[in-house]
Order: sequence, then structure tokens, then C-alpha cells
Amino acid sequence: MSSLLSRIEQNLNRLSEAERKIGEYILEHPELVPNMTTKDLSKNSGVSESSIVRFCKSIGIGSFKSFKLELVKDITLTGMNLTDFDILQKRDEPYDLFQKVTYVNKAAIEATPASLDRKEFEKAVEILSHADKLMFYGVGGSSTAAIDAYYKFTKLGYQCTTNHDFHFLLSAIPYLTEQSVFFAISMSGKTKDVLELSRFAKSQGATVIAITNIDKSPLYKEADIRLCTPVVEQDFRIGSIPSRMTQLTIIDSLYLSIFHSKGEKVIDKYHKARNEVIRLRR
Amino acid sequence: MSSLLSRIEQNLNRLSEAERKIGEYILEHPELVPNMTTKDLSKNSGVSESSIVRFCKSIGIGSFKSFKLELVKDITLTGMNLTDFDILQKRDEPYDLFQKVTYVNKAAIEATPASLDRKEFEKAVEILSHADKLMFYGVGGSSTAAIDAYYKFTKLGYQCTTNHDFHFLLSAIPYLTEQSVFFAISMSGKTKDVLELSRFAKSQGATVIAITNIDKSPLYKEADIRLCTPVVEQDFRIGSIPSRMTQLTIIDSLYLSIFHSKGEKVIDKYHKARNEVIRLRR
DNA sequence: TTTTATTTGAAATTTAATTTCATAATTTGG
DNA sequence: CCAAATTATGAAATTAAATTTCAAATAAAA
Repeated sequence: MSSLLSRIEQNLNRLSEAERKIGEYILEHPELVPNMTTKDLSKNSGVSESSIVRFCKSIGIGSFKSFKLELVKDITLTGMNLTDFDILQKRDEPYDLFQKVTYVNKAAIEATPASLDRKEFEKAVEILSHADKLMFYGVGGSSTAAIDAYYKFTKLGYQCTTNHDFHFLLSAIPYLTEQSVFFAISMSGKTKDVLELSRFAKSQGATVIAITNIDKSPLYKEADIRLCTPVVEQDFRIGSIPSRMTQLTIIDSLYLSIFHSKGEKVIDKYHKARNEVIRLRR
Repeated sequence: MSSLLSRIEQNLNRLSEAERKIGEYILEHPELVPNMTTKDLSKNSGVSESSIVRFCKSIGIGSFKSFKLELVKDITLTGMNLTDFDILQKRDEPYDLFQKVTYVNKAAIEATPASLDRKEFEKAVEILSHADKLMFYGVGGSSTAAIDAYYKFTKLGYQCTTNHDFHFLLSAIPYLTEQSVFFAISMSGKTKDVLELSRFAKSQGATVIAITNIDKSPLYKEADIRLCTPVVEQDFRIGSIPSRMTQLTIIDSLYLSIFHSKGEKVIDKYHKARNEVIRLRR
């Protein structure tokens, strides 16, 4: 336990009521405090600003500013940046929401290595390196990942297809072969359209790679390769925001891996495109 | 070597004279700076206080206060934080790349609060809450953020437009008014097409909100509101991957803030759409 | 019950950070 | 080489944050 926080904890009962409130708030959300003003902290802990200043003196630190500096050191040393989703309890002022989003997105990405199976990932890279056509499909929040993947893999020379229109893809699937890959992107793994296209693609001999929550959903069961995203705390305000981050992280990783495995051949073409971008930018 | 100090060191020759003086002083006495005020530091390094503030922005941190906090973290970590470096040094096997991506994405999101200016963010929310039409434009890696924003804000009832086609948007801009907002999304802030559309939109009276790196780019200068993303370590293998994550994080936060500020009115419609999704999913 | 000590927050003050703006220095285009 | 435009800079003004003062409320002691 870090020294400053434990000092606060130990002195908690010796402090006056207002000061104890402050101490309790700090112990709950230490990582938020360094960015706060006295006004913020006074609002959040329900006391006056003057009490904040007195609190600092009570626990032996001369000013609120010094206190914040000490706290940062403490937090940094113990590596406890934004540990709890207590941050979700914050009020919903715009900037609070920004911090909340930052936190959940970071946490979701952090949780990804735990849900993604290494062997499945390597299998996906292996399959992709011999694939010709790729198709990406995701609806709602997952459509962003599909579109992002579409761009990335097109840059690597694959013949890619994606579309929001179910029927459009339906008519393209018959052209898929054993060398093709169908990416089914769905957080829940239950979306009807995604499931139907997956089954159809599979019936054409294509490999179905699912990017879906690690959860025994229909899509999870039916996919050939499962790249699992973590199940993140569902907060109605946050919705599917963090899960899109994890989908993108997986896409990014696949992209880089293929980029790397294709080696020189791609790099040459990639630089051609890149130089053109720079030239056009003037 | 710690990342913030080395970042200062690396950028030293790119800075102007006054800013270089500040950088040099900080590199000499990093441990003193967190307890200093702008006045102290300006006296010690022989420049004006304004230059201090500008210096912070130049090296990619939104305010002097944030800078001091980052510096404390940095100093505290020095010598004990080899893990970051280790990860980036890893070989390029697929799973190594996955870890690398996870790491850089996480780090980028973590760095966002330091680059995003709270006031600018709140200004953006304010403007958006009274806006009618929104237009989003980003090319290359930034197009994902544009498309994602397009979906999100459409769900909130805005009249949204986005397209990859420069000329398509060109023909839509004359319909923008003082109540409209043009989102210019560009990491570098130099992309010609983005700049031209921004200027055109501005000439129509629309507010230009830029989502761009905290860097003195043309877009940074011309925008009405600047939502700055952190300048992340450029690794040629990683490219713009992490910066897209920070763009999305900002979009997410704006979306949630508006969602929240619009309150009941939207929630009702939102649930209608959502229930329909669930029903169709069977 | 009165007096005294303690706790507290509102308002005033002081201090710090940031922005604005005029000027000086530099670069660019003719 | 000069004029125009751009960029860099600090002084002053503004805005925001931290701290102090002080009066009222509460609790403890006489």
C-alpha cells in the first residue's frame, strides 16, 4: 500500500467530519484527484473549498498543490492508474464523460489479451496469408470495425468487400471460395443478419472468422476461428463503445501481422501509395 | 530513459529559441519544475510566462498544469519502467504484434487527457447542442473516425453528412449555415482536401471543429474549436493506428455528452430504435 | 445555562495560469 | 534588395485556482 494513501486511511478517524469526507473520496478515486481543482474536489466530496485546504494541512502537507504532486507520485509508483470503474459513478458533465470514456476504452483494450486466444489469433493470420477474397460484415456499433478492416486489408492487396446492405453481400457471397474469408463482427454474437451471412459463406467453403465477445453465443459456436473480445461492463450510457475499441485492436493486429508476413512485396506498394499521399498533401 | 524528458530532448532543435531555453532548463532540473509556477520557470529560464504555456503545447501537452503532472509521473517512473520499452523491442511474430498494438493503443488513449483541452471540449459540446447539420470529413486513417461519428450523431437526430468523395462534400457545403458544424479530422492537420473543405465550410458560417494532433499545423490554426489528440511515438510499423483510437475516444465522448445533454427527448427515440433491433434479432 | 473551543463554508483576497495584443524578428516572394 | 507576410515574443489584461478571513453554527466544558 502506498504511503500517502495509507496515511490518509490511518488518520481517517482522527479527522473532522468534513475532512473525513474528503479523505474518503480521495481513497475511492485517487487517480482523479490530481486533475481536479479545489472546487471540483469540494463538489465531489460535498464540502467547502476551505476544508480541502485544511485537509491537506491536517495530513501534513502544506498546500493542495503539493498534495496533488505527492498523490501523483504515489499513484504512479503503485501503478494504480484508474483502477476501478468507480469512475463510472461520476457526474455526467461533459468532461466527466470524457474521462469515463477514456477509462473504459483503456480498460477494454487492457482486457483484450485475456480474452483473445493466442492460437486462434495465429490461426487467423495463417489463413489470411493464403486467402484471396475477404468479406467483412458487422451491423450497428460493429460496422465501424468492418469498414476499418475493409480499408486496411485493401491496402494489403486483398480483394475486399463490405457493405451495410445485407442483400448486397448476400449476392456477393456465392463468389466466395475455399480461399476466402468471411469476417463476422458482432459483439453479442446473436445478430440475425450476421449469423445468416456467416452460414451462407461457410456453405460456400469460406473460412468464417468471428470477432465477438467471449461468450457462448451462436456465432461463437459456428465460427471456424474465434477472435474473442472481452465482455466489458455494460453501462447503459456507454453502450458498445469500448467493445468497438477491442474489435479495432484485433483488426489492427491482424493487419500488422499480415503486413509483416507479406514483407517486401507489400512494403514496396505501400510506400508508393504513401509517397503519393505526401506529394498530394503539398 | 523516460519518455517525456526524451521527447523534450528530441524536439529541442525543432523548437524556437525561447522554447528551447525552457526545454534546456527542464532537462537540467526536471525535479524542480513540478513545484514551480509559470513565473518561477520563466525567470529561471529567462523567457516570458506566455512562452511557458506555448512550450507545453509545442511538446504536445495541453496546459502547464498537465505538464507538471506528466513530469512527476515521468520522474517517478525513471529507472523502474522497462516494460514499455521491452514490448516495443519484441520480435514481430503475430502475437508480439498483437501485444504491441494493445500497448500502443492503450498508451495513446491514456495520453489523451493531457492533450485535450477541457475548455475546448466543453465549447464543442455547447456548440453541438445547438447545431442542426453536421458534416464529417477525414481521409486515410481518419476516415474511420468520420464514419463512426456519422453513425453516432445520426442516432442523436442530427442531419449528418460524410463521404470519402471530396467533390460530393464540396457540393453539400453550400447548404451549411451558422448553425452547422464541420468536423475536420486529420492527424497531421496538413491534408490538403481537409483544409480546403474546412475553409469552404467556414466561409459558409459553419463552425469548424478540428480533431487533430496538438501541433501547430494549418488545421490547428484555422479551426474554431480544437480537440487535440496526443502526438504518439511514430513507429513505422504502427503508423496511424493509435491516433485513430484517440480520435474515436474524442468522438465517443462528444457523443455521450450530447446524448446526456439532450436527455429524455433522445432517450425515448433511442430506445425505440434499440427495441426494434432486439426484436429483429429474434 | 452560559462560556469556550471547534468546525465549517461564504466571501474576499491573493496567487497562478492563460489569453490577447502590439511589437520585433524573420522568412518569403517579387 | 525591398516589401509583404509570417512567425516569435513578452507585457499587460483576463480568467481561473488556491488560500485566507471571518462570521455563524455546533459541540464541549464549566
